[in-house]
Amino acid sequence: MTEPEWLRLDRQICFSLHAASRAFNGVYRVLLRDLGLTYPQYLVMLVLWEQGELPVKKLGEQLRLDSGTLSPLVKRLEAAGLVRRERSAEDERSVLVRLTGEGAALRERALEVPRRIMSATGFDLSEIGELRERLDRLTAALDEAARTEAAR
Amino acid sequence: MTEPEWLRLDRQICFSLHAASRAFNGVYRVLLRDLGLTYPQYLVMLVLWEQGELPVKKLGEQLRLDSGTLSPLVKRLEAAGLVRRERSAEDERSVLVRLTGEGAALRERALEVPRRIMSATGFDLSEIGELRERLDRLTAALDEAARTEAAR
DNA sequence: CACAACTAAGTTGTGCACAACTAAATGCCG
DNA sequence: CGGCATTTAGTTGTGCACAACTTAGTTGTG
Repeated sequence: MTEPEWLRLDRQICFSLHAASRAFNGVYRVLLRDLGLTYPQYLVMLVLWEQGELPVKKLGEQLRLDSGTLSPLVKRLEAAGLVRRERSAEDERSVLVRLTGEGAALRERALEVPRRIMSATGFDLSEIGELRERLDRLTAALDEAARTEAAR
Repeated sequence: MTEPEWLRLDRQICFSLHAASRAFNGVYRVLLRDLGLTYPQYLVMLVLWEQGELPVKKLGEQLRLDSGTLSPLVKRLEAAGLVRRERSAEDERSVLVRLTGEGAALRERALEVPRRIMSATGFDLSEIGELRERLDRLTAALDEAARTEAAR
């Protein structure tokens, strides 16, 4: 393979992933508009609906987001009345994020979102699972590469 | 499948794609630091290296980005001395983006990027191709869904 | 020809991602 | 016990994505 072909291939790969990510984001944006949530805010709410009260740190671990992203995002959720933030009593460095009644109630309205997304993809369950598996493998490999690369 | 399971599944799918996209971005960020480019700037340069002078409109079509994103991005590339922008003579609404000598020369240094990315993924050519095919199919379906959804 | 509809680029404002940094609380070790 | 490293949030600054809007140029139609 010649070098220009590598560049062309790279363009195709980067672009595909970049475009898929933004297309996904776009569909969620439309569906979530009614709920008053952005896509990253929805991700945070999904974690909270599933696991209840969590410190910002744990949220960040699960979503691979740092405090620079989460702090303002959670503040916006608080301003929207969906969560409350309070310093942990045991460890005062930690801030616990917990759902308000309103935040918990929003879950009911969110229940239809996944099914509509699934139908938007046109994929069936097994295809979704396969794609997910591949993406996770990719992410793990890339994270590893970024670590070793950064260390050089 | 019960409704909470749908939410949990949704969390997994969203998260996988979101994380993969950011992981990819992260690896490129590291590799592109030496070239002084961000990932979206690299995408623009790839298109220009391949196709030469283009109006902003065409760039946007190929990268699915609008002028709100491209205008400042291209200005930053111009400030970095990699491209020049000039009004088209035939159609004065249009702005042509063309590589400078420096911008064209940067291509040489970019040639090693794709191979390093490929090795970072740990995927071989056929796996990459398969993933790309699946992502493109997903993107097309999602774009279509967003369009019909938005029209409601 | 005149003027309305359309098109290309740019601007503004909001939110996310991330690097680099700060502040405060905690933990550990000599 | 005292002081220093570590941990947790938060802040600041840069850049991208996108919606909504503006401006200027072009096109089509009566």
